[in-house]
Amino acid sequence: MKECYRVYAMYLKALSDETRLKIFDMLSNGELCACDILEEFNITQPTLSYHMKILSESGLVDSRRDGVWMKYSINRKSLEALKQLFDNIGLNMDNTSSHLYKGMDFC
Amino acid sequence: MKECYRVYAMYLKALSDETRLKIFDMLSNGELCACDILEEFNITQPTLSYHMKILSESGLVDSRRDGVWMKYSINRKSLEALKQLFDNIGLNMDNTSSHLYKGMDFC
DNA sequence: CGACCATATAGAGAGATGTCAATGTGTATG
DNA sequence: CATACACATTGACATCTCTCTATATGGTCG
Repeated sequence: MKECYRVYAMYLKALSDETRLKIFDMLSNGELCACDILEEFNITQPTLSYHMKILSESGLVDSRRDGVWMKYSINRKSLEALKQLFDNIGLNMDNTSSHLYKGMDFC
Repeated sequence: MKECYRVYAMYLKALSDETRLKIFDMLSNGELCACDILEEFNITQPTLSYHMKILSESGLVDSRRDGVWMKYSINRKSLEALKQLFDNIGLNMDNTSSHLYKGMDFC
């Protein structure tokens, strides 16, 4: 666990919006273009673009151009990091080991 | 996976603040009173109370009175639900199975 | 090149969020 | 009861967030 709380908080903030959480889940089934995602929601295209920017800049989602389309996909490393965050919190509960927050003063 | 995105988004919003994420991690080592938590942060007592209310009302954290003190602890069920959320997203990626968002129209 | 399509950006506005100082509430204790 | 302690609530404020309309950008195709 080398990361700081700040990065995890950023991930969680990116997913704390219901629309973005749904998008993240949709992407778990594979790459999608913005137009595909837009069809699932009652939001305007600029609003979707705003959400995709937040997901991309957080590092949770990767993006690439494919001609006219922007293709989005989940960044596996960040998903793994999120899993580990909650797994480690669970471990603390079972083992009564040291807190994550100790030894993180450099953050 | 019977829960709705709205509940998960609420959990994640509660943890999307760096202070609250640290508190949640601190609680993974066992029950703490507000005064113990307050010592770890440079915030006022009302601000901590505000954060604890958000964590409690989200269902992530349980609270009980012990004389003058309020004791806080992690709600294990909600932690398990969070773990499953990300585990299932990971499964989708591997199995190319159905999306979580399908069949959730009742939400 | 010109028209068109998909997406991004800018600007504005309503509402949510995080923080504090001041004050209220509830519990123990002399 | 009076005091003190731990915590909650209120009200105010600055900032952030989400959404839209309008407009810009960038790639494709006739």
